[in-house]
Amino acid sequence: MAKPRKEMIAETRAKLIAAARRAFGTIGYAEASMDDFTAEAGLTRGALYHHFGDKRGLLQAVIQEIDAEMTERLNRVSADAPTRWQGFVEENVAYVEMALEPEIQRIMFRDGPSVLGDPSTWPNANGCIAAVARTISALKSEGAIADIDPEAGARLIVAASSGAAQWIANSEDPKETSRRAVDGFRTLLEGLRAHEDEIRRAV
Amino acid sequence: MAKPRKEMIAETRAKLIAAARRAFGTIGYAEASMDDFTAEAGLTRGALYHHFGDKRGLLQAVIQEIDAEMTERLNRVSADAPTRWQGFVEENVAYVEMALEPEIQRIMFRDGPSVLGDPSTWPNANGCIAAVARTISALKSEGAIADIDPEAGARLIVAASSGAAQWIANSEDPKETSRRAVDGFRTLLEGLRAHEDEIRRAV
DNA sequence: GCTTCCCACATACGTGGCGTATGTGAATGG
DNA sequence: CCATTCACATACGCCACGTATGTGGGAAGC
Repeated sequence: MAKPRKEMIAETRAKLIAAARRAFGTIGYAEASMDDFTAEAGLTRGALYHHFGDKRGLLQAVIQEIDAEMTERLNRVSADAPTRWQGFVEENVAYVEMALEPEIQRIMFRDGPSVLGDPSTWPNANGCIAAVARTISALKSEGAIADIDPEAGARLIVAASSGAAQWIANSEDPKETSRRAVDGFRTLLEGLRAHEDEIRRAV
Repeated sequence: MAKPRKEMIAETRAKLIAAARRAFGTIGYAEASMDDFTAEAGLTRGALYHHFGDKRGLLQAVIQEIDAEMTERLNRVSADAPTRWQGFVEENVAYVEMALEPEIQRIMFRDGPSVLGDPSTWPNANGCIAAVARTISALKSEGAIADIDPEAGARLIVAASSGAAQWIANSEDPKETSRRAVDGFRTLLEGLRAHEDEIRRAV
């Protein structure tokens, strides 16, 4: 006891989110029974409806949590890199690696868009795009990258990353597919890199 | 009468697919009641289970049909272009345009992956990837494009295209977003284009 | 051309999961 | 110490899926 009310509430919210996250990430949103995973958390559907309104609301909360984690990871990767360009590349590689995780793949890339609509419309869950866009913006101001709209570039590259990740994750030979995908990805990014003749080639 | 048996069967199959396609494309797979759209086709769920096994089987059939149409459109676009490079670019623009259609967006990019898993695992439904990969392959043999694995390149670019399309479709100002996305997309593709100093830059 | 079989589809039923309406006990505030 | 609030549980109805079973109308055999 001595547990204050607020703390108890936060605890049950966290328990529900954790249980849902596990269920959504493994068997998927549609197959996850609310009765089952609330019971697993030692609660009932009553708590769920009280805190999140409905099943979709819970998914939103789960997605927000995961997005925050992903954004944090991306920011650290690019911040730790020796140069901005390397940070950019490694940030994207990190994104691919995250997208390889089954839980992220399932929740963020498959069930999420299906249930909540396109990710670009999610509130408080576009941290990853923003992170990459910031990096591109910084690279542009250094003149290290082609002239591209930062958000557009971020969205294109992030989409390509996740596409690559899903290709890898679902291939028969992930090792080999990964090699092909990453090589291709590097080539794609390298094409964006500014070099002296850039001005001459531009039309 | 005089209608042969085979013909009747094909007809009901087509009616079911058409009705399902409309329902899936508008209200979405999860919300579409089998009772409702089979009735709309003048049939019952019995017919559906007989022909497609279950709801997922029907979605597969719908997806196969749509993919075939998309592939056909892509092939025509790239074939009609004056040069291969232009064909490549226009093929991708066409892909973006298709991805802007709500039915395609919903079924192929959102509900499909959620229900059937990642598109790369769909049988007979990767025609679009193959089409783009063929174009890349042809460009490579002409030396018009950077050295990139055709399938990897196709997957990255197609993913970027669909990402762009969904960004556009869900933005507040699709006109302006489209401009930004397409500009960025052209820059990305242009980066893949081979030019004389390519060899010097390569490491 | 009649019978028999077969098969495309309809009908009937059970089950499970979601959402809502309502109940309850414990913590808060005066 | 009492009233209120609020977090959560319980109970109920409904809808949709899947399955098991029925049936009618062509197709095949003679």
